[in-house]
Amino acid sequence: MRSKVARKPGNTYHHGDLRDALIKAALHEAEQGGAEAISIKALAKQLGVSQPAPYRHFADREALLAAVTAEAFRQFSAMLREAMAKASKQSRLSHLAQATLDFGLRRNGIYRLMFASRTVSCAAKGSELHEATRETFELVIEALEAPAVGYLRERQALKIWAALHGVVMLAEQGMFTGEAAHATREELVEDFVNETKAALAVAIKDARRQKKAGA
Amino acid sequence: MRSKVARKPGNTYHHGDLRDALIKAALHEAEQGGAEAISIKALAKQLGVSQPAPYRHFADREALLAAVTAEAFRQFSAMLREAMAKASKQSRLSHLAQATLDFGLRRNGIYRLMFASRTVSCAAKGSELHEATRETFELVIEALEAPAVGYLRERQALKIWAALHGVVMLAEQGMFTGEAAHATREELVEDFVNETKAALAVAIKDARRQKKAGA
DNA sequence: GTCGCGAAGTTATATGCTATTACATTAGGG
DNA sequence: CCCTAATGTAATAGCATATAACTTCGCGAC
Repeated sequence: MRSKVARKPGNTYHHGDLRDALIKAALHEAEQGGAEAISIKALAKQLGVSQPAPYRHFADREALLAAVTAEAFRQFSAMLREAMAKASKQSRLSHLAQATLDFGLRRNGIYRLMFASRTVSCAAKGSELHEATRETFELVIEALEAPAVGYLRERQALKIWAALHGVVMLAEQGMFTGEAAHATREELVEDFVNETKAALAVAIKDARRQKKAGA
Repeated sequence: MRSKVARKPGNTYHHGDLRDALIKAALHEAEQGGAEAISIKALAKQLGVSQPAPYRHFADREALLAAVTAEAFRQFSAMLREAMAKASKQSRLSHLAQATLDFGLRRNGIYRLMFASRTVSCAAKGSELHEATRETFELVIEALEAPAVGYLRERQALKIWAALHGVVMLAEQGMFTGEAAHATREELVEDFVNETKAALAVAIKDARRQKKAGA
């Protein structure tokens, strides 16, 4: 019963890449079931190593979860960048928004790991995870495609970001299914996107006017 | 070591109200730590009964979590109603919004149990929990204080509800702390409230105009 | 009143996961 | 070439969920 993932050939004792394999496998487990679905023991068995082997690479389960969450953020950011880069009639913000919704629903277990677990909310200020959330937020600001206008640009980023997370949450609760669904998730997201654009346009216009008056 | 909560006096064998006591104690445990903080064994010890005693009232841990979540929804709804009923210059929607934010942050473990756990998202369509989420949403619609205008009222309710959840989530991630905080949580919430009111006012005006034109 | 049945609680135990300790194997630099 | 650090294993402790078999108590039928 050898491991399915690549092992150093001709060596049954040392795995060769256990740390990485653990993160990848854990991500896969978490995809549907979230953090609860991640079991050190099960992962070890799946990768064909003994139960304590993972502890050579992670101090405890929390440490593994943190690493998995960090990897999840990397994948998420990559996906957002890719979506934003996709040439289309739609705006970058619209692409980012729909991509966020897609990720939040299709990989909801991982999404919860990233945005609704204690792992993240307990992350220290300078920690890897806290930085990851900041970096992702930078992407949102970038997607606005707006010049800095006082604190208003960041504020609009916060608002659209919050709204998107909320839509994912409600969707996961089944608020968009059944006869009582008064809008699709995508419609709501596009609404928020358009409101953000409108608010930004106003803010930019105001800033220009003030500049003119000042000059 | 007797239980802290009321037990039938003069009876050390039968607790008398174990089911309820378990839910209350579990809620207390979940307040900070979320679902993970709920341990059947620990609860039993805390209430002065044997470990298997809780299984007389709940088939398994999941069943306890479901009951706890349902009770959480009752408390949440009660809190929202209370907040909305509070006489003030502010609108009912504003009160509901700030109360939601407050609940989401102060009792975040419970909040996650309600809005970000598998317990709820896996709840069947007609289940107690699914109904609870619907009922809470009815409160949001009520808070809008707007007449039915096609599907737009429900849509606005969905939007403000999503936005509020998103703000709680971002707040929990620490997005409103530090030097990079470009708005307070309360400001953002009030923004969303005002946008909702504005959108509703427009919708109502449009509906009146259409009615006039049709008559 | 008391008999007995069912609800609720107890002890004992099986199973699964986390985590540690002590030991084994391998790779690779000095 | 050897020895050391990295990595893996076996054995085991500790805790949590869950089940089985036995015990206690309240309460309604008679």
